[in-house]
Amino acid sequence: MPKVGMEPIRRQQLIEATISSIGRHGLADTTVARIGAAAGLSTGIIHHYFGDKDGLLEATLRSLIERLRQEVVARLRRAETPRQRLDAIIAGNLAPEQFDPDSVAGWLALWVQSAHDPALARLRRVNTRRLRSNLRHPLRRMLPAAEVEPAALAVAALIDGLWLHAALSAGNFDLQTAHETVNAVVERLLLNSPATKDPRP
Amino acid sequence: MPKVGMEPIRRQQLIEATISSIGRHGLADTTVARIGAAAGLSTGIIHHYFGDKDGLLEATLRSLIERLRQEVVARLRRAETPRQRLDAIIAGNLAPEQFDPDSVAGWLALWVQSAHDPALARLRRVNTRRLRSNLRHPLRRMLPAAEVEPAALAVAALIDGLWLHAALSAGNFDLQTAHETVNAVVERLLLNSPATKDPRP
Amino acid sequence: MPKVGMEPIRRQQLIEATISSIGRHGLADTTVARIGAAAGLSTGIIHHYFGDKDGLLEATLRSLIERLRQEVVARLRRAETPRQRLDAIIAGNLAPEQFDPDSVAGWLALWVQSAHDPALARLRRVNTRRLRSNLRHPLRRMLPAAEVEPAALAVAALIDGLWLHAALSAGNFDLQTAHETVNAVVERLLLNSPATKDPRP
Amino acid sequence: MPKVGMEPIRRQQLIEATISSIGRHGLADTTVARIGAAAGLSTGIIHHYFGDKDGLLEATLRSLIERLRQEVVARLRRAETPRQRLDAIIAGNLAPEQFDPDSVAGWLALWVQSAHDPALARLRRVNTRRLRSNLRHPLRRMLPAAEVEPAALAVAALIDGLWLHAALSAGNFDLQTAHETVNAVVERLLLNSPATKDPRP
DNA sequence: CATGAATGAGAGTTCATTCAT
DNA sequence: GATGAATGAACTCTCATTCAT
Repeated sequence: MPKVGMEPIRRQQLIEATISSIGRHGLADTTVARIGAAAGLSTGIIHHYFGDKDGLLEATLRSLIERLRQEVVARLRRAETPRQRLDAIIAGNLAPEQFDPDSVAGWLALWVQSAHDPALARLRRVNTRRLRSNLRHPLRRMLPAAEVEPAALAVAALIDGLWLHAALSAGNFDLQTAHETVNAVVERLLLNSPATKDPRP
Repeated sequence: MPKVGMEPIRRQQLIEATISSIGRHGLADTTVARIGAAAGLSTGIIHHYFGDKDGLLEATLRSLIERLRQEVVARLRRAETPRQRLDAIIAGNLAPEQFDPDSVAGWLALWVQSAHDPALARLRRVNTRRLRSNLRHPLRRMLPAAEVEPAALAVAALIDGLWLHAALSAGNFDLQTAHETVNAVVERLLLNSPATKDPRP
Repeated sequence: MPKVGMEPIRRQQLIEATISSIGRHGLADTTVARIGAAAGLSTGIIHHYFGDKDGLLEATLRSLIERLRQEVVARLRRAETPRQRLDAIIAGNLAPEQFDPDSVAGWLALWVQSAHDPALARLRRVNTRRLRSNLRHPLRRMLPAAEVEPAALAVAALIDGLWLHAALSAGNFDLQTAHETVNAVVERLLLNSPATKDPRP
Repeated sequence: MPKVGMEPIRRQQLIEATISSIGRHGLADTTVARIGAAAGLSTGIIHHYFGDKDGLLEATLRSLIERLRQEVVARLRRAETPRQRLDAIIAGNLAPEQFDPDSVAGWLALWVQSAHDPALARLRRVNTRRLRSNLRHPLRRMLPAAEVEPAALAVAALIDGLWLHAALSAGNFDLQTAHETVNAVVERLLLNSPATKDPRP
């Protein structure tokens, strides 16, 4: 019965089961037994593939981050002007896939947990830096140097904030409004600046 | 050691200890033993006053919500125009006391936990409704009817978002920038509207 | 507010509350808090009057035994012949007061507990000996010497057995049948013996 | 140490350890730690196999009842006449194996506990009904209809009563006398009835 | 005389982890 | 590769007991 090359399949199964369990029961009630059951596997296999529970949680957050990165990268590839690149980053972060309830619950729970877990904190820091860096790049070509950093912070905070809201409003969250709210801030930031060259009418 | 009339004092001590423990170790590692030790009391007394651990967590969230309410109410009392009332709500929610690291950690952890705990969910719902209702009141006098609800949502989301950001940036969070970010959105919303009567020059 | 001479009243209140609690919740769930509440008194007072919980349980068993003794003594006073004395003992042990549900539960729980508690065991032993001795006395005048001891044992066992049955049949227990069952054995024992002189027709 | 197919073995071990602990320390002082130690197993395994302590106690009573049933069934198989069937039931209930001190202590403790525990009460009720029904069957062929029910009750009560006595006399209990006491009642019941057809001379 | 605040040992239970199979 | 039996540490909660008032 043992098969070769099961590793990537099993790892993915277990990560999905973890996200699902966090979404359904919360991180506090996400036990290895529960994850195993959700994946249709035994508890022992988790330690075989991830060493311990923390390893699985870390891999889960890494997976969530990677999915987000893919969303942004795909959009950035199709962007040409700075304004389009800025939009690509915002749209990637607010992509519908990022707001699937289980994923949001997973993100949030692990995000909060990262405040007290070095391994998760490292992942979060890398992700935060990448978002900030991604935002600064187009903003540098649209705003005076002194305004770049605060603008990047504002947009990043807004995106994080909308996640929090989505996570806690249990589904009845309007992505359209979210998008417009971010755009309102962006427009305001760019309009105030003489360097702004909005590629959109 | 037993004394009379200790109940309010002990309850407060234990709530403070809970907030402190969540701030220091996270909710997952906040045990009744840890809370008791932080309060300089035994574990048994927690059950004496709060029934069980969940009762204490609920009382803790209730206490955090009450503090926030006080901040807002105090500022609302000094506000006269709708614009000032709107500012009072925003300023109350972004008051420095609300951004003390332990309190933010407590808020966030219990907020997230509320997704899977009915008692906490009830408290969160009441608080969310109050914030939204508080915001709608002055906005109704400054915006066309159709724009009131989206505006209230946007400002509420922004406030929640800035908390999340503060919670995870471990202290180096610029409250000034937060305030300005919210104001940028508010100004934008009001400027766009013909009904706006900003009492400030 | 302190009054003198409260001791016998308080002791009696607490013993009644103990019997009531054992009847309602069982010995395992009879806590000092529960007893105190049932008596309308605080937990501390129990230790004031009985030293500790075991002291109260011991006093409770002593009280139950004393009530039984009174029932028997009262009937023995009115008995004249050996056969009447034998009947008095049986009737006293099977008196309706002895089959009040709470009392039966108390008896049984403490009886069982006595197997592992020296203080209760002592009380039980004294009571068992008294019953056996009471029975032997009239039997000695009605049976040959060699048959006295086995007869006393049989009747004693039967009485104990009927208690057990009453304790577990939750009220729908026929005292009349119990009485007749014991009499059937007694009659048999006496009929078989040439020494029998039944004073009743 | 983990092995496959251990479930029935472990369950039996833990049930034996429970009976032994009740016999040695009483139900009140029978903790899962004590049971685990007596079985040479950890406390965790109890919850693995029985869910919780109550589950183990229920399984223990079920096991005691089953053993009794086996004793009776084995004897009934060898019985031919109604009188022999009646004897088989009595003898099965008074079999020496049923009077091993630990078993008697277990029976009694769980019997008493059943007054306040629905799961145990259910088991006790089933057992009581079976004994009563078993007794009625042969009695119907030996007594007039109206006497069957009282006779069944009397014999059942007597059997229960002798258990109680055995449980509390700490080993020095005369099984022979017990048997004769029951027989005395049975003989009396049958002799008094004109319908009696005792197949024995 | 009486209270009930406070303690802390010990109970049942959960759970990540290990490991023989 | 995969299982699940088994462990034991850590958790929440209960409770008899003490003691200042």
